[in-house]
Amino acid sequence: MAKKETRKEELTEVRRNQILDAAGNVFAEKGLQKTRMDDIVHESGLSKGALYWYFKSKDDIILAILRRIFDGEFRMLSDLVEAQGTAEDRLRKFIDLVIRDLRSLTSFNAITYEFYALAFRSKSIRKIFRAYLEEYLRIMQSIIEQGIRDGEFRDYDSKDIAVAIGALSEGTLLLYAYDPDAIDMEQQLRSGIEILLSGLKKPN
Amino acid sequence: MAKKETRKEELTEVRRNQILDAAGNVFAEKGLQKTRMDDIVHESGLSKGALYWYFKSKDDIILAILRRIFDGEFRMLSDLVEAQGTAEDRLRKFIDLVIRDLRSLTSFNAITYEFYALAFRSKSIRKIFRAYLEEYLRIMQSIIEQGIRDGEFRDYDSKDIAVAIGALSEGTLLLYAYDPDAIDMEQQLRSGIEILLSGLKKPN
DNA sequence: AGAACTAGACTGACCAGTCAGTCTTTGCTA
DNA sequence: TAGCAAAGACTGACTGGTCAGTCTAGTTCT
Repeated sequence: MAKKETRKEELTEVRRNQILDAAGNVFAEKGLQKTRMDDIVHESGLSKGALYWYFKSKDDIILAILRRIFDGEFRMLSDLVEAQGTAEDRLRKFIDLVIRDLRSLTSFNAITYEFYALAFRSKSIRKIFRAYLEEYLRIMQSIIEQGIRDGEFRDYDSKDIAVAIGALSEGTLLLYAYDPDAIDMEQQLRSGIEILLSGLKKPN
Repeated sequence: MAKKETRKEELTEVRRNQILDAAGNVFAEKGLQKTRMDDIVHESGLSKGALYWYFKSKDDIILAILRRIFDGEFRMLSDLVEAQGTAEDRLRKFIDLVIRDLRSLTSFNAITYEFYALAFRSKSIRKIFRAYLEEYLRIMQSIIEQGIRDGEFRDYDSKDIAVAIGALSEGTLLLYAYDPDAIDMEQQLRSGIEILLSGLKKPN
């Protein structure tokens, strides 16, 4: 009995992933807007009926994809929590994590801003973004505060710094997105954090 | 003869502006995607035929609106060129200009990311964005170089700094856009530039 | 048997853009 | 300068294509 349930749940899981993988590919290639349900049907190797058996709408699929992406982002944040060392080390570590993360998401670069645009129209998407921002700020502020407490950093407002670092990362990604030839994203992220750090650190 | 031509051209100008104003309002309210041509027709007080007399498509209208917005942005950059003072003063002035500019564009906040998303699908939109980025970098780098030359700033790479400042501004706007309650944009822009400046300036 | 699932043809709302025709202004001719 | 034709400006009902989502008739598994 339990076994049957498990097998059923497993299949459900497999099918949902199969659909989300397919949708991810097609979205990354054509954009959210231009992707037709039939494209996802085709790419997934299933039928339209099956798609609507597992997801109730296109928006539902988009939301599930976004949740998947943000699962990765939250995992990145928890890696940051676990990172050891001085506050300075941990901020550099954050940039390393961002770079690693962006590399794994390159295919989604082109639809990032479609997601942002959707956030303005969809409460549930906005909720995900805000939860992430909140968690990010919480963790980053605690790192900054560690640095201030240990006498490493000047006594700036920790939220200001946390927002600045987040803005720097997001902004670099944005500039890179619209002109990848003009912007070397990795190098730029690293030099950006160095400049911030040299303003942040206490002169000694 | 010349007069006749002038009157005709004036009418064209008036009508195109009438349509763009209407489109701007409706776009700001409903988003680019959700706005119907009939909405613009209604808001403008003209007919559908008239719209298509002056613009060849919805995309054409969107492009014209974007050009209008970027005209303002380029004007902001030329104000920056004319700003006097030390490099430090001029960087603060840049932030003031950004703030002023954003205030005048608040109604477009919600569609900014629709424009970004479009830039991935439209070559002409991408071209506008890139031209702006290029001009921004040119001007910002010249300010940074002034600061380095005058012994005000440390000898960082001027492009790195210019990109970092641009990223900081864009990124702050992005974070603000998705959670205006969590982010005080103006204060954040100002404190962001102060941190960068303190890393940028030569000690003592 | 019947629940879970699949197939894909079909429906209907939607909407950018068109078009055939009307009104208005201008330029020209007798 | 009245009268007229052509060009230019404008109208809105209509079209044609698109596409998310539905439905019915199955099939497979237990």
